[in-house]
Amino acid sequence: MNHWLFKSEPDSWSWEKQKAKGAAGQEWDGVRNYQARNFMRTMQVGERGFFYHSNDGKAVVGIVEVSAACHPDSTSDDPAWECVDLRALADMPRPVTLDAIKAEPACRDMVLVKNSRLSVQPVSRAEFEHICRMGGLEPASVG
DNA sequence: GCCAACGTTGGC
DNA sequence: GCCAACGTTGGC
Repeated sequence: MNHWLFKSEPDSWSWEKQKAKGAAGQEWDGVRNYQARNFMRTMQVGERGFFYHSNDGKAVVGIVEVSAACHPDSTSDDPAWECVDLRALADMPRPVTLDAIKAEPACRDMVLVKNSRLSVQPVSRAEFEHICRMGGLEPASVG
């Protein structure tokens, strides 16, 4: 079971919108980066990840679950672009800000910190659990 | 709004 | 296959 982080600008696709989709989930479309796509290709249904607000927000705001495996991105004519579907699973009781993550030695090596531009990225189990706790979630309840 | 970091494109 | 030019992302 791998863990992930999905970035979105709240102006274009917010956590509120994601939650509004409910159990039906939503295609994580629009990714036009090979590294990010390659990570999505390896994802399995049921894997969990963070929903991160970039730019305006800069915080992990919720937990999502992969609800459909990688498939062609319906918003692209180019078959090279694929994506998974995600559904909202839980709110972060307290959003975990980028500042807080950067200040945390256990999160020093996160891709979020080291390569701020990658929009879909892996998160280690230890990092996942750590950030859950920082946000007021028991990892076992969402991991 | 600026700009550093990074990815992609295209000429050679 | 190299690399300069360009476009985009996202933190600040």
